[in-house]
Amino acid sequence: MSEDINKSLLTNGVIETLQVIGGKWKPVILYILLTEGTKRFGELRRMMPTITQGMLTNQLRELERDGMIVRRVYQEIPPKVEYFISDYGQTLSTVLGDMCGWGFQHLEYKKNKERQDQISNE
Amino acid sequence: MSEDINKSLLTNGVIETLQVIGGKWKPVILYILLTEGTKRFGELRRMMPTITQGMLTNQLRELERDGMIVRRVYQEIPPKVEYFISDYGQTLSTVLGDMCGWGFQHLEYKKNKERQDQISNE
DNA sequence: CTGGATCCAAAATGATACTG
DNA sequence: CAGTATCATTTTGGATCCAG
Repeated sequence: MSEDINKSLLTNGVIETLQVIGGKWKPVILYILLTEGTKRFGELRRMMPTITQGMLTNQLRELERDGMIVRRVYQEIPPKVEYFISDYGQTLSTVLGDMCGWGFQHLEYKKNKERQDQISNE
Repeated sequence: MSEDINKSLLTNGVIETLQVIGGKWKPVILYILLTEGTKRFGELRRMMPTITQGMLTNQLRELERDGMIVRRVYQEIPPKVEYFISDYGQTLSTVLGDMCGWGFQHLEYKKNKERQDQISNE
């Protein structure tokens, strides 16, 4: 056992998940599409004021390539493109929900620790 | 609603989690310590053949700073240092378990898709 | 044995200008 | 409107050498 931990299925599972939802913007995009449904490119951009167009395009393409979201193009002038979570992408909701929960608890934990550190410095 | 999605608690939760368990090696380290218990520095290094000493030290320090693992130093010559999951770090096991599960399913999904793609090319 | 310090390479992200 | 293309910057990871 444990002679080559990198080949462990469990470990690979976490890393695989990280490759799909990791990155600075993917969780945000997934969260928006999961909670608010279909969005157009411009809507997403306005909801993430600090992302650049290039990055948004990039992250959306990767999520689409991995099968998490669907890109629907309307052949119109001016162009119109919509994005929404695929059926398969819905399976992420549990994982993302758990990560949300843990992260939120952790933020509380950190706040409390800071407070205690301040008190012990007085 | 949704005027500044970055401030959303849910979104922040995922990102916070990613900051603690993200990175190329942290999931592996956490997995080892969660499943096999206490390990010495050298043991961890041998179990991750491709990690460098510097990176291992680095990742362990960050996990310690975030309160996920405990570093126990024995004042001996030669030095001996042990690492193990903290009580607080145990709370990660659910999240990591879910990520493992999803990632593993996803690997299967990808394998099946590849097979189908090959068939349709014949 | 553990791991600090330094330098270097690669990858992720960001800014800006341009296009059908 | 929804991108593409290019270049700059930042972050992350890796290699190597040194030390208690």
